[in-house]
Amino acid sequence: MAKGPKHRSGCPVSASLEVLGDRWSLLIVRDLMVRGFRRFKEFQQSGEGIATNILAGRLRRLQQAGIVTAEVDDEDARAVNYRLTEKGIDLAPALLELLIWGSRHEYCEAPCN
Amino acid sequence: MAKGPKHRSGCPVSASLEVLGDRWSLLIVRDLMVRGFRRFKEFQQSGEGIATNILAGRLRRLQQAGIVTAEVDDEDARAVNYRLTEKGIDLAPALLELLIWGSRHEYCEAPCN
DNA sequence: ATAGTGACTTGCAAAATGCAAGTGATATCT
DNA sequence: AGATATCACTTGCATTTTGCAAGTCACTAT
Repeated sequence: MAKGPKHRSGCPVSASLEVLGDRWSLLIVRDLMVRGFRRFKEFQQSGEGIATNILAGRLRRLQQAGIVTAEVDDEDARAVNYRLTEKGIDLAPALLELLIWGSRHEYCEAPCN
Repeated sequence: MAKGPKHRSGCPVSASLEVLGDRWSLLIVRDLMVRGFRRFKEFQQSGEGIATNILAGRLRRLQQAGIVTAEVDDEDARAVNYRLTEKGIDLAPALLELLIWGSRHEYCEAPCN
């Protein structure tokens, strides 16, 4: 089998965006990280308005990327617990910087500073 | 006219992703910031493979968001010079953190540390 | 005057997204 | 035990976005 290049370009930023560069992935990571979400339904009802098929797809892609794990719950065999891996937790600084930027420049209820 | 909410959710991360949450926008900012790109054609030929219609759309959206400015060149009336605003420059930390994360976890030519 | 060049726009096929409804495997209630 | 509810999805379909090739238009160079 021919082995294609692993990434579209040699830049780590580009490599990051291949998996995280969309409207939802980083919001899912944020909810796992700061809001403590574990369940499918929590994301679904989080108010951001993600469709269930998209949510399922993103959770799967994040798993494949090694950012998230999914385990069946001990006490309820229907339920799945999603968690961040180390790799996922390592997104904290990037998420924080996006938060800071958004706070300063985008999300201004009151007049911007 | 009815005034809708300014943002889809009250979270600054979400607000940031409304304009930056796609495959290309942050790469354009990166190229303006670290590679010093100024011209349409430079982005087009940068090797990432962005289509010209998408590039035009992203540059327009980044302008509308106040992240980028576009000015006709002094010496060549055909040419447009794109530049980052302060707001755009303020994305440096977020970009850097994505770079760090990508370097550590995604872009590993050699075995990962 | 003619031939480029830079920055787009247009047309169209393919892929991704959004929405509503449905499915299947548990779990809970009566 | 049987009916009902819950959780985590999947499916079908319309809409939107993306990607690719080609074309346009203003301006510049020869």
